Amino acid sequence: MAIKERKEREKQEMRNLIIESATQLFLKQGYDKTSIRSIADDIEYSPATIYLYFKDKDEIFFVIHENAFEILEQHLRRNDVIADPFERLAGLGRTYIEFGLQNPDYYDLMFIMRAPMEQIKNEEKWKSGECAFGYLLTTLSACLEESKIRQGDLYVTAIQVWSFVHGLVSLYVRGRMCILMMPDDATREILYNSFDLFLANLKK
Amino acid sequence: MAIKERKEREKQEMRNLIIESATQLFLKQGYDKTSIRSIADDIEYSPATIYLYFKDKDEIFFVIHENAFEILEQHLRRNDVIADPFERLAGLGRTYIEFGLQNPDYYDLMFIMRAPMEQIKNEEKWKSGECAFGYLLTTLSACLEESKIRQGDLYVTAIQVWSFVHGLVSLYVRGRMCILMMPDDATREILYNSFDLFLANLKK
DNA sequence: GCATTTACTAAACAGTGTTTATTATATTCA
DNA sequence: TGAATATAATAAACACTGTTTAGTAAATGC
Repeated sequence: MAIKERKEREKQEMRNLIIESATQLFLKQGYDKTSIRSIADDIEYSPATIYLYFKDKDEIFFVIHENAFEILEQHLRRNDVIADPFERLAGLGRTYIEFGLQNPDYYDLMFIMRAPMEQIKNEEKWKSGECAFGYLLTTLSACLEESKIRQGDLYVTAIQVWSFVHGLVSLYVRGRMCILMMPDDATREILYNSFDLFLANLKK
Repeated sequence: MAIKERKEREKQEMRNLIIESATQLFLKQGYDKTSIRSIADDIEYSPATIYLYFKDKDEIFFVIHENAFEILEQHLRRNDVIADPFERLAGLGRTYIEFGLQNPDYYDLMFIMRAPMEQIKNEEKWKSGECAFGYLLTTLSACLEESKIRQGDLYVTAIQVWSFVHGLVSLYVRGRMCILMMPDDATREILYNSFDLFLANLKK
């Protein structure tokens, strides 16, 4: 009965096809313009077919959201080679900001948009988020143990770091940094300077 | 020719009626469910009439966005009585966070959603945002002058403070704080503790 | 009192996410 | 192999959305 397995494989391939098309359209045109109909058009199937492979639009974008987390994690992992935990923390932060600035649509989906979080409510847990947050917790824990940063509750410190870098990136990607009335590259400069200052204040 | 003035007054009254209805629906049901048709239904006019008073949906929500800034400013102004600039800064931050937590929909419109910012592109300047940011700049300037906080560039420091409090609030209102796996009030506790720690690190 | 401007709306347009009933194909079993 | 069943795909519809157009009724100007 290899037919069942082939069918399962074909089903997965179709899911991949849909996700690949949706991802491409999403990165090119954004969330709103990536309609079920436009995906169907792209893969040359009818819109109704997509609903045989995904419950709704949210489920499609939840998968894209998870793929984006895998990409971020690949970037973050490059800091594993840094021995000093404080420098590793600095690396993680800069990597996070850089990822956000260079992949604003992915960042949006991961940390700003409501759509993928609706899916989490059903799944109870935000696995992707917890994994990335885990990196931060581990690094901060090492920093505290080696007294590289000011003493304080681990979770409070973690939220502090995350909130700060998220604030920088999200104000930027959602157009609020226009308040500085500076060209784009100067605004980015301020972003990184601001992060450096933050690190300096955190250091022991 | 008092007729012209009456007409102008009536036009403004109609605009107010639309904004009041839209605001009420927005705070009750959120942005997406506040459709032009639902507003029209509420004020007992046809949907097309709304377009005689507003260019599009964005323009309506831009006005609501501006009204929200006025409310925030009223809250922020209560800190004017605090003489010590550092304590005033602390007050401003806490007021900002509190406003965000208690008015998540307004906060969304002011600092997260793209809709009202489309309007700013046409108007060139984000007046509401600049006004609120001005409060922060003035207070920080006083802090620096009296050496209440670590020395540093005014704008870099301002972005640092704003990004941090925005990060806290926006991660919360967009459901990412679920990562802490804590009840809502405990999460809020962490938020405020995190802000206190931030202030302590900033203090000279 | 008549012409003109203003205020309003019904209906349509072009989209959206999603569901249902139907058809064509593939698989199973006698 | 041939009939019965299960699967895959779709056309069409449903209930929405923001927005525009053409036409009507009332208020205003002369």
